[in-house]
Amino acid sequence: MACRAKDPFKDLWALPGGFVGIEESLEECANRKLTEKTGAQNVYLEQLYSFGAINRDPRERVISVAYFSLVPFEKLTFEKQAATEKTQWYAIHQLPTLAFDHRQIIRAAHHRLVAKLEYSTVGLSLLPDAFTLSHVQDMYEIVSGKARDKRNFRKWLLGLNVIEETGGMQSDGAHRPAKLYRRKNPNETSLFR
Amino acid sequence: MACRAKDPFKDLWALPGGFVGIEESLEECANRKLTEKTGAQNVYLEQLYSFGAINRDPRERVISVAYFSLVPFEKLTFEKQAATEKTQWYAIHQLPTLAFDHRQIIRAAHHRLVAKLEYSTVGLSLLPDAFTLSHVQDMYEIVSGKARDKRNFRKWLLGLNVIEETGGMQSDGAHRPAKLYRRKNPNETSLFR
DNA sequence: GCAAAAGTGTTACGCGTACACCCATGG
DNA sequence: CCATGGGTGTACGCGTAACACTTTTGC
Repeated sequence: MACRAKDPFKDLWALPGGFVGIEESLEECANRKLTEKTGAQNVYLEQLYSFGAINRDPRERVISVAYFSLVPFEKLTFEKQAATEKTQWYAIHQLPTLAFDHRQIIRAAHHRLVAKLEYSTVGLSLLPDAFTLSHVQDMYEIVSGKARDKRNFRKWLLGLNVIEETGGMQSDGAHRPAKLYRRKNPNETSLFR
Repeated sequence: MACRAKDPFKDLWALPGGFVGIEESLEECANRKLTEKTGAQNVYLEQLYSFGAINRDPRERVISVAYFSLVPFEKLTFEKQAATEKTQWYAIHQLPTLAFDHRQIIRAAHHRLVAKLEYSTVGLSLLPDAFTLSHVQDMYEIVSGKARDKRNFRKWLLGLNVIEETGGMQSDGAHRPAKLYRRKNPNETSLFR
């Protein structure tokens, strides 16, 4: 989220965005904007939807082709911009009042992501290079808002044959260390079904 | 398909389309264009994808927000335009060479529709007000290119609870007449799962 | 009577779901 | 030793998939 410095919607938070250059594709533009704002590169990026209601920008007619990205937390370097532009992250269920129709856009993205968790493994793009099975389950539960059975979740996830053990372990705190896993093909979109 | 009278892609077939008016939403524009070309009204319409490659139109930069519609054959009155504009229908697997990136657009629409048949009942929008169970199965098999078991298909379809018998029968040819059905809520998008 | 499509049930298998206890570690 | 999260197997039920014969009609 970036805080708007000017009207309309001054001081409200808005999704990062911008105008498509004449010599870049929609996807290139989305990638460029993403990198400018967050530093993230080579991450999952998907076109979400195009929003074209007549008065969605009170100043003039604007049609927005929305994209969403799945970025591991580690790849974010948003501290850079913190000084110049006010940029901040919000949890999906603690959104402030947003500018334009950006709340609707976020709802659509969230909805899409929840659906995709069920039939694809793109969700793994949200995790770092090495992760524990509990990390994966936590991510699924947080995104979908739905608790899952640990044994069933692991059986399902391992059965997909898309992750493998790194051999490493992660110790954090007063409990048994967890095996670390990695994606077998980090660059595959890996749909299944 | 409309045949292009001018370059670029003169004499090739192209999807109907046009520019969004300043005072209409994307969906209104798609609906307007659809009605102009086919006469269809009040039909299922869904945004497909936005295509924005840099050189997809060799003349100038054009970004297209593609929509697709599901129209029962009976609602088409494309004879009207046949005189003025050359308009024609093609089967999905017998497409001629197309202008621009329109083949890619059709592939995307077909792919989306095949997927939707699995988890929604929008496909029924392609059928007339009254139809037989065999009509439904034929439509599913034609769209998805996949044969289905008659008993399983009927069990599944009737179990969805979205169609009901009209009471009428259809006799056509030297065989047992078939019961006619209709959608219970023709205007519901009726997702399930 | 014969060709052509309509209509109709049962069985088997696989997958998803429910469920509880021991293990390894840090403090 | 205790608190904390990691790790593991089985049984049941439901839904999907496989499968073949009778019925009604027009000619």
